[in-house]
Amino acid sequence: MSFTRSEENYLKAIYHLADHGVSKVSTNAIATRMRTKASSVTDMIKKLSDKNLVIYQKYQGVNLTEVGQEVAVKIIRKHRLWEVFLVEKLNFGWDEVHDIAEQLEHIESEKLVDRLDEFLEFPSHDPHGDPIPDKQGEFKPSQKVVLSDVEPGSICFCVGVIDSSSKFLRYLDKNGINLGTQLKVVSKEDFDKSMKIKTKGNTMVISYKISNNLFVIVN
Amino acid sequence: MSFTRSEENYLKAIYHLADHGVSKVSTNAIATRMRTKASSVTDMIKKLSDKNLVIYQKYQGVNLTEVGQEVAVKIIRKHRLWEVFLVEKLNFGWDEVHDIAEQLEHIESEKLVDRLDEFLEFPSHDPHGDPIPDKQGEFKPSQKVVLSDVEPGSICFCVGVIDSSSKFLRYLDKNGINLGTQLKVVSKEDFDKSMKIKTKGNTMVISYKISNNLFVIVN
DNA sequence: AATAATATTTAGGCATACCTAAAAATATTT
DNA sequence: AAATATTTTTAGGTATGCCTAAATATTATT
Ligand SMILES: [Mn+2]
Ligand SMILES: [Mn+2]
Ligand SMILES: [Mn+2]
Ligand SMILES: [Mn+2]
Repeated sequence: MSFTRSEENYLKAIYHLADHGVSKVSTNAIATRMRTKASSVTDMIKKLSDKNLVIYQKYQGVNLTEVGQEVAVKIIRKHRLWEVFLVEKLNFGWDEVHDIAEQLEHIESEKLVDRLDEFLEFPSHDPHGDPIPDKQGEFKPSQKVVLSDVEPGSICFCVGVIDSSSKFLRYLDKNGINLGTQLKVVSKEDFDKSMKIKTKGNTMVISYKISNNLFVIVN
Repeated sequence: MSFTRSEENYLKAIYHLADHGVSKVSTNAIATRMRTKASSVTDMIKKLSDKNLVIYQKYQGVNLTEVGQEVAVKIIRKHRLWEVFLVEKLNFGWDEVHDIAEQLEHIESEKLVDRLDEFLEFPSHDPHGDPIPDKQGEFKPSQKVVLSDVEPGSICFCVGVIDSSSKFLRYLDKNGINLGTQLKVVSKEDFDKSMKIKTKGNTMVISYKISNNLFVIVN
């Protein structure tokens, strides 16, 4: 079984939206995530349903089948392994690798994936702290934590945001916090959970609303 | 400027068929090489012509323009760099890498290509002895030579054939010569240019017709 | 130079993967 | 429970990249 690039991208999107297959994924949610129109999603969903990759009832959204899930996990494995390769071997910044991995994840060759995995010494997580499924599709837990959970004294670096509104992103930018920025948690205020952090050459206090919207990996 | 996978494959095929842009490439030649139909080639040729990548006169075949040539060379550069990566870093046999490189050559990212080049320490030739154009598109001479030109005493290994008829391939197979086979040239007979060669555990005499149809790289 | 053979193009279709606009179903207000 | 708003599907259309069959141009043969 082999799938088109588009089919693979849909399966991956549905996988990410499904959050462990609990709830059904709506047409609109997929359309938004993939930056296409709902009608295009309906078209593709029908095709995926015919191929038994999703379970679909008109107007009720979709869920991945077992097979659909396996396909999605394989793509994610490839995506994250290539990200590790780009960062570890080719010295890319880990904020530059996503778009390239988005292409590389569709290269078809099981042997290539396995050899790459070996070459990279079987990494458990990608540069963004996300777990890399092994050949059997098993995941380790994520390495990402929310900054508000980090203990004072710890050094960590920023790998992602929860709220990705441009307001929040502008706030971060203004304060010199970017993906990749290293931070030291100096102290936490019990009363309002505000946090004193130290970046390269700058110390500042951030509110809980901020620290609770930032993903970091603790060093 | 960015091109579809199909456009890129056509440009590469025309480049290889054009042999330094001397003669015009016929529709049928392209169709055969790409395993499609002549009518499909005509369709694509028109599109490439509209984009000024080829010069086309109805019924007269095509040639690449300067721009078309540049695009083709970039694809070839990527193809061959990835082949080196697969063989040198991932321990693929150099007879297994072509199909994977055929996919990888279409990954779009100039930075990726340059970093890969650097990571591989700027290789001048791919595993098949074919030269890898540098960033400026300049080629070194090929490393491939015809076996019949190899001096007695030299050790070389087989990287390709000129005549690829199944008759010839069956002959080679029967005599234990495959892509990758290492050979030592024991002696050459002046009279009929026949050659005594030694493979791993086998010594045999081959005619000039054979040795003149085998590409090798001398060690 | 006419005829036959071959090569190439055109015409008309098909599948994929998108799109817009309209219709239908579902969800939310009142 | 209606009315309204939102979501989803359907209908019909476009571009790409293929295909077969038929028409046309070029080349080789007589
Ligand atoms: Mn993708
Ligand atoms: Mn990642
Ligand atoms: Mn290709
Ligand atoms: Mn090669």
